[in-house]
Amino acid sequence: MPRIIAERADTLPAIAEVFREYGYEGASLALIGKATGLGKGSLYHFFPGGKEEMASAVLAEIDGWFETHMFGPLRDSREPERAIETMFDSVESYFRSGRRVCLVGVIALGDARERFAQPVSGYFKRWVDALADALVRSGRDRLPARALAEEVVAGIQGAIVLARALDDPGAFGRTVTALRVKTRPEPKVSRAASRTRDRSHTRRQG
Amino acid sequence: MPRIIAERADTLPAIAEVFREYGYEGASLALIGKATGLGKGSLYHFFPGGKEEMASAVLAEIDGWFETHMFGPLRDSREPERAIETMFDSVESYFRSGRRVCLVGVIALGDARERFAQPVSGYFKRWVDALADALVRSGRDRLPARALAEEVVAGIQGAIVLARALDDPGAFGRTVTALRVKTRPEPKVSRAASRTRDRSHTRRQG
DNA sequence: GTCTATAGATCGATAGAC
DNA sequence: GTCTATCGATCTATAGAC
Repeated sequence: MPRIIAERADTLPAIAEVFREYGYEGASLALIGKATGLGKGSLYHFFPGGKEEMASAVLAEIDGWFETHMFGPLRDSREPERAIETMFDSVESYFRSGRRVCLVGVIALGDARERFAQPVSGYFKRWVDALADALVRSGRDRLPARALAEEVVAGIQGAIVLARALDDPGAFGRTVTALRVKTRPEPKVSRAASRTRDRSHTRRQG
Repeated sequence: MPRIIAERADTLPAIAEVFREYGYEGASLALIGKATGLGKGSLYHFFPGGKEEMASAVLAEIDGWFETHMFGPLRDSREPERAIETMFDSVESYFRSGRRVCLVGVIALGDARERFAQPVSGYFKRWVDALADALVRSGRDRLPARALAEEVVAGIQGAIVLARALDDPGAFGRTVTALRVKTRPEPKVSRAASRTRDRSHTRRQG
């Protein structure tokens, strides 16, 4: 299986897949070499820091992808509700119905967590913040927006675990759909609804 | 640090912690030996099948603990709502606010997943089934009960990921509390509420 | 730049003394 | 039962030829 590797960045997708499949510890240079089609010499030429630098580069690329395709739109979009829907679309396609794991989550669970604490926490913090931001701009109060954002991000991570554990991609889709529905503007009325400002899309019930 | 190891079962808690902390691949026999206070000779005396048998034994013990303390009560309790509350209490103390990871979830995400596919899927399947059962007996319709059960189990797994990633145990507590509230009988008035009471619980086999 | 060869450490697992 | 010694394999990383 020949591969065209012209520069360092071209190796990252293949390396990322190895880390996803085997975890940080389990991803050996032999596996990475096979996936990229490069020998150790070439790998150390691109990544003098060895495996740790490879993982850092992969995490940075993943972070950049999410920043561009999800976090940014969530923060900046004039249509926050649409950005949220797009986020769920991206989540479903990116994680391939739970068949593809979240490398950041995998590292968070493993013993390499402390080594990559900053990129890992930054990724999840910005995800939660950006989603909470969009929820606030779509009319929710600050506190429940943050709570819901945490719940959604956690739920997505858990959906991956569950889908892989059950070997049932449907479990991913069902859970994510439930989360998606929950972020939509609710017609439901709560005790705090009486003091809400002007939420034109909320209507009373009962 | 001396340890009293009289029989095989006494080693399991220490071994489980090593697997939790380092994952299946990362848990070396040297680490397991240090944690148990036993040499490799003793470990192979207790576990002739080596590391794989150690992991199987640990998974079986974890499964047994959850079966006894959570799944069983969820299925059998005369007070399903109370069993659900107890489940959340057990979850919060067992996972220590997300500081302790779920070994079954960790294995589900890693490359050892296929090797332990049966115990891993069985654990999560029985958790979802038992919780759905309790939700049905507490008055919910079958389909939404299953959906909610999946969402709760996934949410707990995700809460562990998020809490560890953010290094914020509070994130675990907040998310789990939100899930707990969601499983309580809702005072909310829905269209189906009037006809749920007389619903037949009998179902066909298979 | 990319390769092979290899160092030095550690891996899982085994053998045998006691 | 528990230990030490040790095997062969594999690990990350480096060195040097080309």
